[in-house]
Amino acid sequence: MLDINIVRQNPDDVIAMLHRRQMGGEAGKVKELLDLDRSRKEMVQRADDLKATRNRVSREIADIKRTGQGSADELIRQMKSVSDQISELDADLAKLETVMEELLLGLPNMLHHSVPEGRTAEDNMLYKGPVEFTHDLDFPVTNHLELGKSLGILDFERGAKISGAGFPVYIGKGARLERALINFMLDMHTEHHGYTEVFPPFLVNQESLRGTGQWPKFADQVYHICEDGLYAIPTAEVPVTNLHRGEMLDPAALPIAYVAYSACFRREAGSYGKDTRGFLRVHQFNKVEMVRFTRPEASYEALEEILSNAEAILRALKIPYRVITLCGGDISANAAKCYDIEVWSPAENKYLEASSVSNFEDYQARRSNIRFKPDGKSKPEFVHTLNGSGLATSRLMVSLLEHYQTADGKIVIPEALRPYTGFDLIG
RNA sequence: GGAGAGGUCGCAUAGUUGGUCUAGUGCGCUCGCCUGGAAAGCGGGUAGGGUGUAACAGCCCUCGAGGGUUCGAAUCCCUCCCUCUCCGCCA
Repeated sequence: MLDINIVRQNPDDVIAMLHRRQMGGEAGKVKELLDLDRSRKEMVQRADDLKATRNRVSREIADIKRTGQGSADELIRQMKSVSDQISELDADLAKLETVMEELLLGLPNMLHHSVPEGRTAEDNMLYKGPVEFTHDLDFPVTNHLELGKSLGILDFERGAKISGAGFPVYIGKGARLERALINFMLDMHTEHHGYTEVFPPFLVNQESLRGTGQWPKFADQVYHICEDGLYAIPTAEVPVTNLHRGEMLDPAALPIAYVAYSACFRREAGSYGKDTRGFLRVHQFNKVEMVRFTRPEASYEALEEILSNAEAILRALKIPYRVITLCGGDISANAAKCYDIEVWSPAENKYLEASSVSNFEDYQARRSNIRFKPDGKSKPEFVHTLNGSGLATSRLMVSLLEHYQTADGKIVIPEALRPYTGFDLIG
């Protein structure tokens, strides 16, 4: 959520941001918000004055009742009318504030000045790489689906039987490989990158979704357990960022860095027919997610660190990748700046997004009310929140299987992973 | 799932026949006095949001959350959330 003060003081900046995001059509919301804001102030003023009167006179009535001197009937009669006016004003005010809140929640985050201009994914800028590693693939490559099937380590058909399309099953060495990847990544981030491990709930309430910005905008992409009012998390970002929702953080504790494994659930409504093969788009996948809470002035340095933490995994596994900076038209509404890490798929002959590393600045912190007091006594400030996948195993698995395949259809396990798999070859 | 108890300003507590509660007290923290220095003692301060102001002040809201009754609610009523105890079921 944007600070209403930014809208008040720099409405033109907000409108410029909407244009950079290819959302110029939303510009009218800014003026609407300003108008509502003015009436709100005026109404608050009137309501507060009436409340002050009521409080003062109520004390007079109390005095009269206590001392038994005189009658309070006339005052009570007057206050009855005042109270009615207050109720009416408060009700109007509540309605108006709901509208303002919805408008404000609907506005995307301000963009960092370094975010490239552009309309679509075509306009994203290469930031790092491509980083290549030598693999001998001087034979016709097989795609991950066929490899998984022929080796008996992935079963999409049975997954479809027991749950539906897009729920892969890992079997035997495939299951072990998946677990090895997760453990390897968690160990790397906790032992070498300074993160504290968190194992979060996979079901959250609506307030948590709202806090990180998945609600209400992406409501249709989240699995909902109606009976209990719970939602399956689309990413560990949701429970982990919400760990500190509504808290005043100890400034000495900043920056806070968490890493969490979670299964991730996404309905992917409306995206059928696009990159749906095998692991390219699934409803449930595994991801290790890094989340940081920082002081505002430290967040862009932290963004680069998270990026390099994620890169370290790919470097250790020797998987080719590149990093791109998302342009204004492609970046998500919550983020002020975002890098995508893409891994190379030899069979698809293209890069696949395996990680998204974002700085939300105070956008999520304001929604979820996560603050700290800079020097212990001044006004509280919102922290900056960031996160980055490190990484999602589904796309990583695609790239790993395809890169490490042999001419006779086996998979060589990357050296760094062998302590975790306990074997060095599948097939 | 059933029965009961409870959620108060960092912590602990007072406050439940509605009105000196604009929430008292203790601890903690902090500032000052005192001291050669410290302890003790004494005195002051000790949340967040809104509005307002040049900045203060002032005013409004918040006693788990949200409604309701009332001129007036920490206090009465309703709904929900959470914690604890007991019972049942259970990985």
